[in-house]
Amino acid sequence: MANNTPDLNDRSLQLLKTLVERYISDGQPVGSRLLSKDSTLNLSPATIRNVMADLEDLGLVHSPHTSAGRIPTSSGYRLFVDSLLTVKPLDHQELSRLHQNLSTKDNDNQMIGVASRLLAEITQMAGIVTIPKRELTCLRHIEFLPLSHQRVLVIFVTNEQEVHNKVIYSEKNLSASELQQAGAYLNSIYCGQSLDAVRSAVLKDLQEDQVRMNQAMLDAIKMAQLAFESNDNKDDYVLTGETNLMGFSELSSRNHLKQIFDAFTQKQDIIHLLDQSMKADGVQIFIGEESGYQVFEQCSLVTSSYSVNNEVVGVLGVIGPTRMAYEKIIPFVDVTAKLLGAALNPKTTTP
Amino acid sequence: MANNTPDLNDRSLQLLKTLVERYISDGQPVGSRLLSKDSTLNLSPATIRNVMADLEDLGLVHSPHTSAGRIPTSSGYRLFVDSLLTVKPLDHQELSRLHQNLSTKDNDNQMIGVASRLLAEITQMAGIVTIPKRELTCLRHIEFLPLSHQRVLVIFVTNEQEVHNKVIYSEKNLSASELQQAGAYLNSIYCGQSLDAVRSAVLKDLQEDQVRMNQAMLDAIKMAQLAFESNDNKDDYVLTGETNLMGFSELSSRNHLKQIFDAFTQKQDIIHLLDQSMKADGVQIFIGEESGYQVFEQCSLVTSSYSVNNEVVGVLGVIGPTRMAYEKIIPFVDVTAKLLGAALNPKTTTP
DNA sequence: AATTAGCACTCCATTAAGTAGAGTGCTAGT
DNA sequence: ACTAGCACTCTACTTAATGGAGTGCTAATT
Repeated sequence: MANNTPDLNDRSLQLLKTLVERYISDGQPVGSRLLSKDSTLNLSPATIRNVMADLEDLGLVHSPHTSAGRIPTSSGYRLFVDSLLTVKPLDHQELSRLHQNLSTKDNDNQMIGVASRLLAEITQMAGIVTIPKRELTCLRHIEFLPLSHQRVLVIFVTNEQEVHNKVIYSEKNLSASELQQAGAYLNSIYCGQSLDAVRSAVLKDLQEDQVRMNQAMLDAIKMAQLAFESNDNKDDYVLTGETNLMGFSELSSRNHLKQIFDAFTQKQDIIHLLDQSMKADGVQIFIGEESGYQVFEQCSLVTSSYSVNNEVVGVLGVIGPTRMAYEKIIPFVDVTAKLLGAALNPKTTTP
Repeated sequence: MANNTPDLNDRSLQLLKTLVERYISDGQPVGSRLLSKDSTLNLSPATIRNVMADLEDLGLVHSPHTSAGRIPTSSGYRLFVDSLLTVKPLDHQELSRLHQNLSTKDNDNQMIGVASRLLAEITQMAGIVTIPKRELTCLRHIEFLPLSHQRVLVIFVTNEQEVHNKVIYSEKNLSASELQQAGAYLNSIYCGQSLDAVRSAVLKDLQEDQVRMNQAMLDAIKMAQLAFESNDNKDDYVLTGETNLMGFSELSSRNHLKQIFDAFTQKQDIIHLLDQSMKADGVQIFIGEESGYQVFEQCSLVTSSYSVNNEVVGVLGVIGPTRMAYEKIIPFVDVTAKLLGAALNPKTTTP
């Protein structure tokens, strides 16, 4: 639609803005008298009531009952964050805390945890950070160990110090020393490449170069294929501060809270939601029912993808009630994403 | 004290038993009239009131207010589970479900998860299983990889397929091939032994046999010491079904629930509690404040240690409100512990 | 001496009614 | 176009009334 804000003049927008700000800070429906005093425009409550009626017709605010003030609807919040919001610069203390905690180039996995905790603690809501995508990681070492019955334990190390392991079923019954040789061979040819590079190289080698290889090499490469084939996208995230959500009266009904927590343990819905932010660059916001999940009708999700080497590798954000301090949360999530991206060890450089 | 049940004749005990049973099933304070009808002894409500007054003096029951019935105190529950309880045999369906899910000799870690989920689902409370103690595990393979600045990544495999990793700081700057040799050497002498055996062997070797070893061997053993030294008892557990606890009205107050969930993420208190059960054999029960933690004042914890090869390696159990169906939960936890112990792969056998 | 019936009493839970406050919508006046 | 004023609505809170459940005590019964 070309113009979805038909009769919205500056004044109405200004009023909507103060209304939302007021509601966010107080949590109480905002009445016309209060709004009249709060706004810089000198208007009488009566006039404001007229404006409110218009805003209500447009579905931007709504009244819980006849004699209560107005509260923003999801569309109201949406308009607010899209066009009215004046973002607050980050608190100095918080900023330095972020810098301090997200600068030490430590273990990547620890870093993810730290980021999640920071998000949760500073916002006093739930913090979430996805594990960085593995495709962009660099293979450092691979090794096979025999288990019983042709099962083989694959261990491989990526980046600085991330260890992955997986059980595969090999075609042949290979001895420990044969497996060791296979590992050594694979290390010699694939080490230092990114995982997806390895994957495609393996495929290519299998298709084209079989003639040039001896049997042992072939076995090794077949095993490599097995090891890396399943797009083992064990999508996962680190969630902290869930319990902070118990403090919000808007997510009150016991049952509702249970549903939210169940969604956290199910993971799939959350993952799906986060995946959407993966595509976009910068901060993205889901307000209330916008998420598409009934469980999160009363929640908002502020996310940002984070990148390493200009390549989006994951998403991070906070989950809280729709009534949250967007003007602070948005820049905060933004900065955290950037700092985390910078703090994570670059992946595709060969040592 | 020699006799802590002074005026407790059979009749009082019988009444206490029916009272507790009734309260467990109904969740309502039990009055004298109801108790009179419920018990097999044919007594009038008035008589029962007298008995109740006695039980109250002994601190076994208590009345929430003047005109309510009685509910058991923690001591009441304690006496009940210790001497009055008639355990129910396990439901057939549940039993077969347990057998089915805990028989496949799969990955140990998966098994732990399955056990935890079973505990939670069948009891409709929270299920908890500690990760088996590592001391009793058998070293299968060890390997070192160089990182930057004398940091070394240690990877070691225990049992069938459990991979552990850890970063240590070596004294010397060793090359990749030196590290590889060290790994090979350690594998040759320690492989197949249990971890604590390795630990003590390392210590002994360092103290006594230095003369007989060359420098490379010494380096290797020093690294082994670093790798295994910290009694890296990363005590941990798998907790599932926490959200089930949200259903219980007795754990109502929002704040209270938050504290419980926080305790779950803190982990340390829980670990400490579980550790106590580690010492005892068989089922152990903490009722209400007996746990010693204020958070769990309204909760009971039914646990049992589980053993592999007659050696206690972990603890499992359920957490729920004090008002739980002990007569079913106790045998259920017991059986689950035994089945899990049996299902876990025996550790100390060398392949 | 143990048990029981009876009765006064206490406390809770629920309903009903009343009141004050906040805020609206509408209309008429500026 | 804005505002003052007024009737109206709805909530939140208080108070009172009622019924029910259960107790503790006392006196009667076995």
